[in-house]
Amino acid sequence: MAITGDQERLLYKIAKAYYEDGFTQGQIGKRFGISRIKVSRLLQQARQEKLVQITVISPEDSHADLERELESTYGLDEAVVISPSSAEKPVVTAELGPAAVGCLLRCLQGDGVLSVSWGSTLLSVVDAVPVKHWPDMTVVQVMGGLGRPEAEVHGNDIARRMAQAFGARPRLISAPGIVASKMVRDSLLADPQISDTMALSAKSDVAMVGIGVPVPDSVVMQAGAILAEEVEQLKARGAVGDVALRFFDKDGQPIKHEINDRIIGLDLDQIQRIPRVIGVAGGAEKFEVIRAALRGKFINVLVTDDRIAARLLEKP
Amino acid sequence: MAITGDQERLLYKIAKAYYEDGFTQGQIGKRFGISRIKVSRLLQQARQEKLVQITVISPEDSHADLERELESTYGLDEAVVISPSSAEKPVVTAELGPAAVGCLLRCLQGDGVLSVSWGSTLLSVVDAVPVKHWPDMTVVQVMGGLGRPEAEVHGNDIARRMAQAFGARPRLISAPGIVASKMVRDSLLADPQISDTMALSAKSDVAMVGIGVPVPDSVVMQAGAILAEEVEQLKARGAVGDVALRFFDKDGQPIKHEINDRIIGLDLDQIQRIPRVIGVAGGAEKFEVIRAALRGKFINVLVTDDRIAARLLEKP
DNA sequence: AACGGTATTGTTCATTTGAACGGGCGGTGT
DNA sequence: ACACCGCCCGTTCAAATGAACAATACCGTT
Repeated sequence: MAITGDQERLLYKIAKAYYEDGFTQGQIGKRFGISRIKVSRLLQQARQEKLVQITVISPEDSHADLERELESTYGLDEAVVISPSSAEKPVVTAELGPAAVGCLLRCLQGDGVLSVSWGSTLLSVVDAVPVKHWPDMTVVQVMGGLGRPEAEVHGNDIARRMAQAFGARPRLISAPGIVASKMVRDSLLADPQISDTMALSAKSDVAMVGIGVPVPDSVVMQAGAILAEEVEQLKARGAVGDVALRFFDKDGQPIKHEINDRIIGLDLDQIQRIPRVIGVAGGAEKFEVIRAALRGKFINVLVTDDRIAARLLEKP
Repeated sequence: MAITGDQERLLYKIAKAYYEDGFTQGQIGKRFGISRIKVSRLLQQARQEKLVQITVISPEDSHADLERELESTYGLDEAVVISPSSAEKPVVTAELGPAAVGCLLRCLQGDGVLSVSWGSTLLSVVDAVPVKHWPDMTVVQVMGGLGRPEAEVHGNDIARRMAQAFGARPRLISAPGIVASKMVRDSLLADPQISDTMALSAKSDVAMVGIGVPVPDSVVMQAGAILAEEVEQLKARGAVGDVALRFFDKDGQPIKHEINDRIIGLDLDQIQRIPRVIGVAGGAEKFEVIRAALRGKFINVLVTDDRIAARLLEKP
């Protein structure tokens, strides 16, 4: 049905009164002698007919639209895209940190439980955290420490330093992330200290995780936590990378491997149940893992660089 | 405080999600990990900072903006401006009719009480009323009939025809609008038939009135209802015209004159108390009266032509 | 380091708004 | 002419929104 000139004028005046003059629909109805609900419907119509146009100005130098596309394509709660000042891996990693912290600060307001995993990217996140004093907050490890027993630093270290920066309580897992056998793991899990911490982690409000690729020079390998042989087995089964040491293939399907039974840390199901999982990763070599992690829906927030973002949107 | 680039990006994404994707503030808050109220405030900010622009497209060939200016300048509920196809008085009058009917139809929905006054302009309104069948509606005269006793047609006639067109109940005042003396009026008012009708008129939902100028050739004068002498007296006291035979000066101040005591019809106070008084008038010679009627706030809806509208806005 | 002022945050509550439902009107076809 | 169908309207109710208030944290100053 075409709108008559008379109708249109009414629509215009009502829309102006509502959107520009700030009258309520009820007031407008009284003024023009029509019911409130009719004003509501006329406004609907005016929007539908594009007589009312609502424009949101996009900020210049930002990837807001790219982010929105990522969000809708992969069903993310939020995507954050940065433009690294260089494509060098350390630079990219270092610049992801502050962006990730921005996300973190927005949803952590002085309390709650934050789980952190491990990785070189997370190191840069820790470095970017501003000093706070949030004694009601808890930072908990999402998995055991990594590295050889005698140098079991990083896993604990990141959580510890994160807690320190926030002025929060640290809850550390005093056990390695990977142990020699299922039996060892089971006996460690019998320790309430450890199992309670893991239970806490499973119920945390926010998790911040890195996304790893099994390359020979990665810190995980260097640390000797995983043997080259095991990596080959995982790759043979389609693994493209991991979140918190849980490997998955390019479609985000978890890989079955006996190593899973030797890990002290949340599994992918548990991670998915955390309300907000922030994944931080960038750099060309991580493209496939990141895409896989998105497909598997292991994270709801992605912090990455613009090249990855562009590639993630290349083909449906 | 300047908005940082980070803030701005968040504002953008929230505004997009709200205005374009139609998410509620609560949903957005959950997605981005902030409280609902904060989303509300950020949206406020975004509107304030003009990151969100709401544009209402003005219809082409219409006087919508002129009307809006009239509405705000004179505190009207509504102004309707038409472009007569010619400046000839009969043409202007004839074309005001349909516009006035448009207003009328919008707020009368099958029931209620409509008061009508009298005048050549109202005649054209009556002619424009589409046939309806609204038996719950009442059309009542706002004042007695006009014209010499033996040709007491118009006043009654307009109300009667209006009622007929609407398929409504007519409530006519079987008395002249102006009588010879206060005494006569008082005795007529003692008749419940008459006083009840006037009481009904005073409580009507909508009134439609013309706005008159005391020119020698006006129908009022021709009808002999008012003597030329009386018109001169009224003019001498500053009268610029009337609504329902109640005269006022150029500032909308009622004129005191003994004729007021001989009128059978609502006074200006009573008219002002009617929730919606639609004044219909156009043509150059009526400019001053119309402005006066607006100043006196005797009407809340004005239907007029574009020339008058423009002149009404000339100077503050 | 203590203080006060300012800004920002969340809570509560009233208002505003839109969705679902049911009734009535007008138009249409037989 | 009558019945049927679809559209439009208002009512009711739940959801969404914004305002007022109080508490808290953060800032600069003394």
